[in-house]
Amino acid sequence: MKLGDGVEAAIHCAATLASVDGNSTMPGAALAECFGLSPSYLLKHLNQLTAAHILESVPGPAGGYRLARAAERITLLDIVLAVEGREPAFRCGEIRQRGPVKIDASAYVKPCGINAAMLKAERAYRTALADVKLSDIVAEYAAEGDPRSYAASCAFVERHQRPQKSASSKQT
Amino acid sequence: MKLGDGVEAAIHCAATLASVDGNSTMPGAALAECFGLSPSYLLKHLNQLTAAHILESVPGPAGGYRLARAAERITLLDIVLAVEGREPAFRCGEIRQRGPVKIDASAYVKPCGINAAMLKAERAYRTALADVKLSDIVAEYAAEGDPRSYAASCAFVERHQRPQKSASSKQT
DNA sequence: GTAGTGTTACTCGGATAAATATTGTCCGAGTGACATCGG
DNA sequence: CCGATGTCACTCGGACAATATTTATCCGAGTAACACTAC
Repeated sequence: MKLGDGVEAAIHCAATLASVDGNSTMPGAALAECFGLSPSYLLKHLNQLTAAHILESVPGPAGGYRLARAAERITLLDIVLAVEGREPAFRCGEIRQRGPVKIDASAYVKPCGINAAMLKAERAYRTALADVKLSDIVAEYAAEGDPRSYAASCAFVERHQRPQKSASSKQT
Repeated sequence: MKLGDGVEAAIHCAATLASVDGNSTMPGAALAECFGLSPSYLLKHLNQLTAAHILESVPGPAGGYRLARAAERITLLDIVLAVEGREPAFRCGEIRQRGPVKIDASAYVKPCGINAAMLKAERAYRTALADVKLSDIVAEYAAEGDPRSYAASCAFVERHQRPQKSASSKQT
C-alpha cells in the first residue's frame, strides 16, 4: 500500500506544464530543476506519461514536453495509472484453491468474495481520482495558493518555456 | 500502487479463524497448509495481525491463533492497515518548495492541493473497506460460495482446531 | 491410586539471508538551430 | 545580399547499476501437555 514517489513528481510536472502557452514546450531538465529532482530520473516518469499519451515530447533544440490535450481532459487517475500501472493493487492469487481443501474446478467459478470487496474499494478510489481534473488542481492553486508562490511558478515557466516554430505567437 | 501479497493471506486466514468454535485456536502451520503457503512466512503476517490486536496467540502445545474479538467487529480495513501499515499510500514530499521557486515558509502554510486530492481519494478507499466486516465475508462465502468448498473448509477447521482447557466445550 | 516433578514436544516470536521491485545514473540516437560557404 | 549545406549543441529515449523493500527462511524463547517417579 505504498505509492511510488514518482506520482507526486508526475502530477506536479503536469500541473506546471498546464501553464505553458499554446503549444510551447518545456524541457525536462527545467522541470527537474523546478522541483529539485534528478533530471535523469524524472525523464523516466515523463516518458511514462508520454507513453500514456498524456504528454507530448518534442526532440531537438528548443524541444521539451507539452500536454497532449487540454488540462480539462486530464484527470489525476490518468496520471496515477500511467505512472503506477493500470492493473489493480489487489490481485487475487486464488490461494483458496491452492491447499488440500481444493475440491474441483467447478467449485470456483464464482469469483472470490474477498477479491470482489477489495476491487470494489479500489473502484471507489479510482472514481475519486477521476473526479479531479488537472485544471482543477491548477485553478485551486491559482485561487487558494499563496500569490507569491503562484507568481514565482509562473515566472519560472515563462523563463523556461520554448515556443515552437509552428506557433503563431513568435515574439522577440 | 501494488498491494502486498500478504494481505490476501491475512484476510483468508482471518476468515478461516472466524469459523473456529468459541475460544479454540488453530495453529499457524495448519493455516499455511490450508492455503499452500510457507508456514514460516505466514507467521510474519499473523504476527502483524496479533500486534494490531486483531488476533490472539496462545503459545505452547495445543496453542495457535484465534480472533481477538467477534467477526462482526473486524473490518477489512483493520486487516489491510495491520498488514500494509497505517500511513497513507501517498505521502506529500513537499517537492513544490524544494526547487528555486521556493519563496518563504509562510507561503506554504496551506496544504498542497494535490496532497488533499490524493488523501481524499484514499479516504474513499478506506471507507469502502471499513464497510465490509469479516462476518460479511464469511456469510457471503457460506451463502454464495460452492457448498462443497464450504463444507471442505469447515471440515478442515474442525480437524485442526484445538480446544483450550479454559473452554467448556471439552469433548473426547 | 494420586500428587508432584522432570522431560519433551509443540507453539509463537524475532533475527537473519535471498529475491524482487524501485530508484537513480549514464550514454547513445535523433533533430532542429546555427554558422559557414558558395552563388 | 540570399540560399544551400555541413556542423553542432541540445533534446529525449532506452539500457545499465545501486539501493530499498518485500519475500522467504531459520533458529531460539516460552509454555503446557505428557510420562515418570515417589508417596
